[in-house]
Amino acid sequence: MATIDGTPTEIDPKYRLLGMARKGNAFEETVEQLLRGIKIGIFAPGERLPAERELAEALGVSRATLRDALAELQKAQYLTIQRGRYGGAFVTDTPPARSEILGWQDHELVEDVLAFRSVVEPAAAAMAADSSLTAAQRTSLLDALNAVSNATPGQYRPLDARLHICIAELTPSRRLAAAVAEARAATSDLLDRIPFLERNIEHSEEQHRAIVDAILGGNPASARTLMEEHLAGTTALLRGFLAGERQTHND
Amino acid sequence: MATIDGTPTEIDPKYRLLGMARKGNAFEETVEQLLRGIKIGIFAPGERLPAERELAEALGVSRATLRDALAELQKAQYLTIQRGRYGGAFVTDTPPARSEILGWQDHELVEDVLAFRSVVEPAAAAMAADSSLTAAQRTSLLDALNAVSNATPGQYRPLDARLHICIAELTPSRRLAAAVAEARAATSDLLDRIPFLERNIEHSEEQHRAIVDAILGGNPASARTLMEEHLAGTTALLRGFLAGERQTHND
DNA sequence: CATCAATGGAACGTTTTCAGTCCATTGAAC
DNA sequence: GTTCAATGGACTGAAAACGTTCCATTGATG
Repeated sequence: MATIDGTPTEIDPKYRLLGMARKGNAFEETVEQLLRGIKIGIFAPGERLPAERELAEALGVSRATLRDALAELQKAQYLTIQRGRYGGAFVTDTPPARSEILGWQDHELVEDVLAFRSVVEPAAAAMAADSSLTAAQRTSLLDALNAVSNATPGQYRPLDARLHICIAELTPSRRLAAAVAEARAATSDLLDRIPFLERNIEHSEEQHRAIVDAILGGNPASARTLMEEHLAGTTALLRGFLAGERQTHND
Repeated sequence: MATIDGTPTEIDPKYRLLGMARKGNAFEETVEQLLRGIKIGIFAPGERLPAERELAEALGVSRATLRDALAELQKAQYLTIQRGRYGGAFVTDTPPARSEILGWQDHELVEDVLAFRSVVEPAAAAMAADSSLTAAQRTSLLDALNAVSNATPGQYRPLDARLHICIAELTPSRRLAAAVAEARAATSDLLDRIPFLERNIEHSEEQHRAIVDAILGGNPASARTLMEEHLAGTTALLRGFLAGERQTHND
């Protein structure tokens, strides 16, 4: 961007890690956050979002701006909004899928996400297994497991993400949980861009159950290993698609 | 916050992972980012910041807002600003230290940061050692090592952070690098809040050199182990101070 | 059927932020 | 010592975002 007449105003890669203080206007950022919340399963399919006044405060944004964002998501059919008491914004049961196709030039991005996942997710599983859990934590974990078990194909991805994030939240580190959420969101974005059908849901189901057992049983080592194996499936899927694309491409 | 008359407007912890779309106004966020950049060593002691026009664009903020932030940091003696060509904003050689003391009630925060560090930093070191590095990457790594070796005590922390982040940037995952930067910033914040003098700099120096050797030598396993041992020092320091505090406290 | 509390909907004046423009200062290069 | 290009400094009008207030709608409750 901002390339004027052959005079590239490129940002020094040295300052990339500084991160933007503002990634866009308040409206765009709010849409982004909400969308992320939906994809990650923080707002599960069919669930009601918090009231506008609360949500606006939670997002650090004015209600007017939030309302614009909500309207946008309604227009895009991610939400349906109902008025009156007991009304609110509800997550669509089967949200629209993006059709943007993953190209070979995204190789870097894919490797980024896969590497990041492979670091934070197994570590989170192991750390969760190493923690002493409260009864509430155990039930929330099992609830998340059941939810993803009973999910329809259209609802699977966010509920899957929710389970993984739930595991990370059993950890004494909020930052680690946030990192897993980030990894999940990024993975979901990649998966959205692959034309393949979701397969192996039954297999994932077994793996999920094994991971949860290891965590509840307090077995960090096997929780880590099981999580690594669980991730391997998606890793192969993404790498495989990318490799296939690369062959097709002529430069 | 926002507790009115016994009616707590607490945010449901369930929505914490959503993260705020806006953490404050543009001015505040800009000050925060710049401060972070200084503490992390992205802007090393004595170094010149990018020109206002560039920096503003990099931060996604208007030049006016950026200038307000810079003026604030100058007032707080983090920066000195000079006009004219070859002028600019320079990082103070010995920035002011915060005096806020770390108390026993921050136990959660400390465990959060320590756990997060212990996950991302050794993983980054191992992954860096596993990568095939370009000549430029090798020299930048050695440069960072030399810089921290020659640092005065006042400049040590940011240059230390810079080395660790440099290691993480050898990794194929930008997200992992960002995570290490986050961990480093959080650690630095904690360290700012304990009254102990920095000790063991010589010992750290040896460890740094060993880690860099392992990375350049392509030995992931020992890079990971060495990094874990390196982190252990600070971990003990922070935990130890916290334990000492707890005994002193009467509730 | 009437009430009512919780919610979304809409309008308004204020503050913040932005983009653009021009000025002021400095030190290197010649 | 003159020139000049890169930089910080300052101003202005427009746009965005905010905080607040009041209105409209709904369905559970009695």
